[in-house]
Amino acid sequence: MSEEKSLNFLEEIVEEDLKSGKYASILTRFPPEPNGYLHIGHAKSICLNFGLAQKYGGATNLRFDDTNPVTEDTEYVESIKADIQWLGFQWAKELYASDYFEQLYGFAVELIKKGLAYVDDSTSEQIAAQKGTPTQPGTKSPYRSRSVEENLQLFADMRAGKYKDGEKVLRVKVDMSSPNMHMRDPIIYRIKHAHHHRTGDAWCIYPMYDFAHGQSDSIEQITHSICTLEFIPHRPLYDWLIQQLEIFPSHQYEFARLNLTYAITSKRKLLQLVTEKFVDGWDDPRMPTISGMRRRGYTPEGIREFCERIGVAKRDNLIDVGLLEFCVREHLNKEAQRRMVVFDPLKVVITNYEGVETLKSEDNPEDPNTTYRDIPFSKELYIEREDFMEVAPKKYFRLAPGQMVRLKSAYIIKCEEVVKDEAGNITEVRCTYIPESKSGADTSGINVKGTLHWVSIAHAIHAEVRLYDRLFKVENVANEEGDFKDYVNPDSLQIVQNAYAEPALANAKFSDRYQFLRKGYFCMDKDTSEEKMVFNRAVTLKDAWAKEVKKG
RNA sequence: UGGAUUAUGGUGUAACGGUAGCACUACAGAUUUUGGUUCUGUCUGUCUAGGUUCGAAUCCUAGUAAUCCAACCA
Repeated sequence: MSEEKSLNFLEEIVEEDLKSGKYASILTRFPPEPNGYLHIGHAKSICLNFGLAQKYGGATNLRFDDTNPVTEDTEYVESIKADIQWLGFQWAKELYASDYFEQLYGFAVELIKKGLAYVDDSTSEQIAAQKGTPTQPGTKSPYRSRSVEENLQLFADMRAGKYKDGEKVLRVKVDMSSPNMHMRDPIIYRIKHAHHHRTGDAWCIYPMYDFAHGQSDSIEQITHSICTLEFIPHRPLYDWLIQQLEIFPSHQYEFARLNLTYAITSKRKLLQLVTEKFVDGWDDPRMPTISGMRRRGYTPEGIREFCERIGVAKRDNLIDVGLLEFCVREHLNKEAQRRMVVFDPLKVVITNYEGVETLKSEDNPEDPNTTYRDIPFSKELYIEREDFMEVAPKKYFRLAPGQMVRLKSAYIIKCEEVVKDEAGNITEVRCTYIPESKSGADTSGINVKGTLHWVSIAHAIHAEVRLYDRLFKVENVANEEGDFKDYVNPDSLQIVQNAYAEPALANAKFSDRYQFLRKGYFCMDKDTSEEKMVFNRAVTLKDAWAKEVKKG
């Protein structure tokens, strides 16, 4: 009866594992390294890991992969937790790979005892040389045949701090001639005399990713350890270590990471944009970070819908940022309060109108139970400068000499006269209004094609409005030659210092979403102060006229 | 150049040997007091060449292309 939604390959695996009784319930994990802020690519992973567990009645752990003290920081831990919760997910346990340092050390000792790990005194250059190349097998380290006793002692000495950084490493004994480079005796422990954000100075040796991640999965009894494609070559090592240690067999599955047009999803590169001041910080509204998107006015619902729609598969992809914008609009259209704000004012004088009256306008026409707000109407108004043309093309149905338009929720007006200064600039448009055309009580029988937003000059309040465009000039940044920073869009931020808003906007709240009629979706920025309101444009409205103009 | 992974409209993603579907985009139209929303319709696709089969996007073989792998990063 119901249209069965097709499953992605991970859902198929989970359903099969549940059906076969391999697992009674599933446990996934989201494993960020706290060395940067989360971005839209992480959002995909979060939705996948938490979503899968949610769908199949399992749970998800948040585990910080904090095995490299020199790049990690609690600032990042806090931002990551905030971002996940803002997206609408809650982890079962908050865990840290560093919680397992003692246990991991024990695993390493066990491998040594089994003759499967050895302390290597080679330099990093020597080890790199021993690795060989993808087409040539590696060679064995001269330290590979040390006795178990000697290895045990040396490893204990490493932990005790008897050696300097880089002097020794612990390597696992796998296969130097494997076609898989990761199996050529990978390093599993290195010496770093560095302060760790959680363990402080308790350790001077730290496990490598390959020896921390899979073992942490196993300790937590993660059933489905989901990561991105570049970890495929690590899977044999992941399985090998679990097998040798005879611990809980977690399994790793890989999906294709998200790539977005006109954006980058590399923590390293995003960090560069921040430190080199191309943007204003990790939460700059132009950034594809979760905190940036939040500040810009994207909603969790919109982002989650996006992650749902892009799907999950194993082939490389480049997703049109337009889809993200579509999802954000779709949600905001239902949520946003409508307000009128003029960015680039043109004065309109209604010559046959006197006094002031209060009109009502719906807060949200999409809401069947919409509330209404008051809007003052008077003789002198501002409309958008681009909503008037002295010489109008055929399909232009905004204001022009002799032409009529409706002022939203108010009256139909007719342009009678254009006033210019000595330089020929239009300074004012003089109109008459049709008294019988009042919104909601229109008996004029006149039909106009255009409806404009407007504000009463005497009642207008002031606000700063920030308009954002894509951060990069090119669609596929990764495919371009040279430095990615050469492709940063210099016009990605446009500030309207003094926009004129209807008075109702004075009551704006940080939590509220707004649609500035015909302008886009906006939210209040944290830079708002007593003196100045600041709004960010999350996304524009679709603009059929702009498209028409572009076509010529 | 060894290994691994992937290949379906412009972009994503389904079809699990039996009618190539859905979404976004684009285009055309209807409705509209937002050139928004909503609604209707249209265009465009199985990497190539062989093979198996009554029947292949799907299975096999050989190509081709893209991505990843030689950090004491994750």
